[in-house]
Amino acid sequence: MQNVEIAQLFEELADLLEIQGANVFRLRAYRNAARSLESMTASITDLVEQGQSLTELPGIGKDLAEKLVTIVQTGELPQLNELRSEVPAGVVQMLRIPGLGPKRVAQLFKELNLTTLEALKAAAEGGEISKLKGFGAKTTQMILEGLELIAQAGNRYYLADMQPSVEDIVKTLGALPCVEQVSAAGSFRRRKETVGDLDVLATSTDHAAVMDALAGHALVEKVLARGETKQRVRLRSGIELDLRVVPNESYGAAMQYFTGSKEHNIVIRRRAQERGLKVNEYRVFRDEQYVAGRTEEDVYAAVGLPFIPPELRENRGEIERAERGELPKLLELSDMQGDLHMHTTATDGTASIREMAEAAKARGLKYIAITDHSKRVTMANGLDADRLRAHWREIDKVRSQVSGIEILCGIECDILEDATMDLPDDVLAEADWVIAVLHYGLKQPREQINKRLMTAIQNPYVSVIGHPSGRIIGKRPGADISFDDILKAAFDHGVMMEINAHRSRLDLDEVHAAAAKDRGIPIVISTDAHSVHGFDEMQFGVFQARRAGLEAQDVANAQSFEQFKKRLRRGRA
DNA sequence: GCCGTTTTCGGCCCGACTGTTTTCAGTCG
Repeated sequence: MQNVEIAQLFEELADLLEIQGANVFRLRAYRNAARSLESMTASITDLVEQGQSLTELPGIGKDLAEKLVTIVQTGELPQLNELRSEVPAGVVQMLRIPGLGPKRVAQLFKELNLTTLEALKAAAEGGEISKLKGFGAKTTQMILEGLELIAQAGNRYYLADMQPSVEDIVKTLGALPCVEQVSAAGSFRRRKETVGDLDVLATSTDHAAVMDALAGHALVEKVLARGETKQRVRLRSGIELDLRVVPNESYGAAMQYFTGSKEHNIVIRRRAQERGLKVNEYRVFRDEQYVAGRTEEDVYAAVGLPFIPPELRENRGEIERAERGELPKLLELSDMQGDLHMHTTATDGTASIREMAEAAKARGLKYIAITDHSKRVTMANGLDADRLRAHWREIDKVRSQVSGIEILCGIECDILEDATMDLPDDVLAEADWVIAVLHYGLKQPREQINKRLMTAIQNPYVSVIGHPSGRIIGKRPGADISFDDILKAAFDHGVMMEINAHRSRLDLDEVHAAAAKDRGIPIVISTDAHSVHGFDEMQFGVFQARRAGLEAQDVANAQSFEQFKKRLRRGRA
């Protein structure tokens, strides 16, 4: 079983216990443990099978260690099964409705015996819910709108899809004369792969004017709540946005507070307590005396830390590293010099080799690799050996036509379900750059997935593993991979690992990219562009790399072409 | 349920907003 699957069991357990009214700190323990499992690369299944002690892991004590062993050995957890029989799945789903929490969900379940979303809708429409103590007409309306929201969309959006809206709103508010500073905060500022809602922070002395401006913005569909300092709206895209307006001397404290993550902030505030300080969204203070708050740097300094980049604020060791003065100097978009994964009209791209080369050059890239699909990808008109060799001859021609950019003859070669490569070695040997990828059979058992990846890594002509897990965020889980084994082999054989920058892939994720860096494996960040506009995705790959704590020196295509060539396996390029 | 050189028991971050409450519980971030 994969770590994320086990983490989901703990999350479900926490949800069920929460509806039953369990101690909130017990719930937090389960959720912390789930986070802990998601942020480690070693497989829990492997650790259990090797008989290793699990209580060393953060957030895992004696009880949870035993539960993990049970899950690995039997594939299930008796406590969870029992809870599932007590609380129907439909009741847990009700938690996804904004405004409905565990207490009210439990009340709906116990007093009206509602066990499905359909029954909830019927009860709301029939007026039964508004008769419950603590419920009323507004709450009923909120439930109906929430059900609608769940029906039409998932609850999370790609960061990249939300970027234009956020930038537009920040720009509009920033243009108001009464606004001093304005910025996006929250998970958007931390550059998470997906965002559940958006946060914007502004400083002004005229709160009402700022809120009015947001309410009147063309992207805003509805104002959901409005108070003295906070306004919540829903955008036409369906996502909700929180606006906070604070005084200018609170800007840093508020930015720190609303950027999160929650887990990071809990530790920061605990550090404050230890120093006799308190931190809230307005300031750092001691006995009601203002200590800091104008800038984030001041807030961190007050708790004895340097500024921590938002991308790292997940309480995954960044606070300890900051304390030791070991924070990385994170990669910047401007560091990127090459792009090593892209398609042309030869397969499923929309631009020619020359158009891609010109577009890349116009963006300041110094080298690219043209990497169309291999034949297994019939849907994309994948290339067999003959067509590929002809394609490379075309690339040669473009090399002589376009100056100022190096163009590598590459291939995105499928690793077939039977653990062989889609093209023979003598063809791969002629390439400058070979990306090996899994496209099909992602649901195969772990042993077979490992065998396939090992085949590719041990092939002397493979340069890099592309989008290693094969996941599509929010739509398809990745293959079940023993990353510890794969990364070790990749290092031993000098094979690089890709962060695919496409907004729906971002694969490697930040946890495994960090693990690859720790092992000394060069990372490649590539756009997988299928058009000249596809190069715009590079920024999202860089965000992912920053969240992994990567520096320019960790990224092969953040080097000059000469430096990059030195990192290739001997005899290539 | 986890955690600990000040603690193995008693802590576990902090505040805004809404609705339905006659003073606050629930939810959210």
